[in-house]
Amino acid sequence: MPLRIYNTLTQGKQEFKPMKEGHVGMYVCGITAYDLCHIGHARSAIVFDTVYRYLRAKGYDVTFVKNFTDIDDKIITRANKEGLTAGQVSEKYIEEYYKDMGKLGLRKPAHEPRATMYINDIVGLVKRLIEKGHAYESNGDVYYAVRSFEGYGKLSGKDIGELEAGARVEPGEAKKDPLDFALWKKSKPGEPSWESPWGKGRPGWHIECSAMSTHYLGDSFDIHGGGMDLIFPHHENEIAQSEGATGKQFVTYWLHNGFIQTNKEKMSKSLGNFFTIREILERFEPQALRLFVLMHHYRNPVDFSDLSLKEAEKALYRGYASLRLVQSLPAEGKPPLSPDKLGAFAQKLSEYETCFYNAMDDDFNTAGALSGLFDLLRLINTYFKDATARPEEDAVQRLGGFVRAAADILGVFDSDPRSFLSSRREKRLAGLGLSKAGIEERLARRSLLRKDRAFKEADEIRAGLLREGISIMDTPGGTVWDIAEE
RNA sequence: GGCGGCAUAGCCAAGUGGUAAGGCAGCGGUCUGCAAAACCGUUAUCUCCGGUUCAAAUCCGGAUGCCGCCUCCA
Repeated sequence: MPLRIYNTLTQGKQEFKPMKEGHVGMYVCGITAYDLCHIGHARSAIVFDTVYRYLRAKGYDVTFVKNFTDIDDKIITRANKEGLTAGQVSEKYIEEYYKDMGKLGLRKPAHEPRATMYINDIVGLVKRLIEKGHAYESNGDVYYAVRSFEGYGKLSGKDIGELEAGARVEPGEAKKDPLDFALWKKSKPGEPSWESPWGKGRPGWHIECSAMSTHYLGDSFDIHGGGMDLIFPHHENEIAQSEGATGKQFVTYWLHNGFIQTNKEKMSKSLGNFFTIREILERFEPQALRLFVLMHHYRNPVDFSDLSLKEAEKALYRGYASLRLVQSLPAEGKPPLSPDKLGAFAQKLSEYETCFYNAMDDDFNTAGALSGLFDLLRLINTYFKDATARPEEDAVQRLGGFVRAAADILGVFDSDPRSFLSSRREKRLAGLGLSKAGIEERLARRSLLRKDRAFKEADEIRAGLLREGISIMDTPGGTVWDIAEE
């Protein structure tokens, strides 16, 4: 089945056809480095990481570029507040970005360019736009003449006439038209600046992405992504800049992820209703956050809450418990599955595998894909809970292959099940202030009581452990315990 | 005001023409000394009104509610 992608530009799903057979050029707008990342940034990062992973899984050679904006008003403001230089601020928050995002299992893009390292490209592009009559210099600033670009508004569905009413002019700006936007800003005293034909200044926000994407991917490339809010004006302006300069179509497919909300409101700095990735990862597994994101379609808004993250975490643990069953094959003391049953298992496996890939091919429908994966996890429990099979068995091999492939695409369920579960258990145990030896001592006592059929006392021990956050299970192979889910 | 999106079970959430995936929770059952876990079963006329169609959650028109963008924002 061919991959179909929803394209903001055409407002519909289209079959994906890269410009160059087998190769994909993909650019995603990264962060402006002036503060810690919140989970909205995490969603965007996870979504496009998954897109990247899936394209690679489809066999494409993907050149993935994701930028950092390291010069901008907000950075300068922050620098003044903290008594640092703009460079120090962006450097600091890029480091923090890596600390937080590094835990989310993001595949490293081929290039992660920073705006200030591409000033030459930017100046060159601005010069070209002036030459082509799309931009003009005005008192040390350079503006893009929006009305000179015929297709302006085609991405965001906006009409120039209607935009005019809302356009603003900052004090001190010398635009010929209120719609025009800055390509190059003359620097004020004390601000970071670079030499240019128009005097000392710094790039406007939109121009950097045009310059850096073209630097690595050429005048035209396949995929450009970012958050919904970047559609206008950021991406609209990028199109005007790049297509104005080259006369060629800039990007074929525009992808935009929906927002994280809390209480049905957009999560944002200005509303103060945001959670940083850091805060969330103190309380939840990184893979639970990933799963939470992937359980929703990337274009829909998602309401964030502790409850929904807890649900994702439970599903994650349950899944790993199933995978641990497979990992333990062949399991001693369990009867082998008959060839018939293995055959039935393999058939179901194929069904779920198809479901998974069909969903992914349909505009990266990870929520649909996960339903196939969860079906499979249940199937594993059904067949392997009380039976075993040799790992070299064909069905088991295929199972392993599919689980690895799916985990590689989604970035969840890709840890070693046994060590994932035990390390999580130890972490939580420490949090509860309990020791393994203490628990096992109490369980040993309980076992003796049970042997004597002193169930009342045995049950008291069990109830006591549960109050402290430990649940236990009596199995034929003995009593096992685990952290009780809330 | 302009543009766009969303409304599916107790909660979360896929599904864009052929009578509703999955997750979490609940209930009944199997298992268990009792539990737990796991499995099986069960829980929805898809916001409302009209239209097109043999057939609509799915297409069209309208209503209501919610949200986003139009200003920095993933």
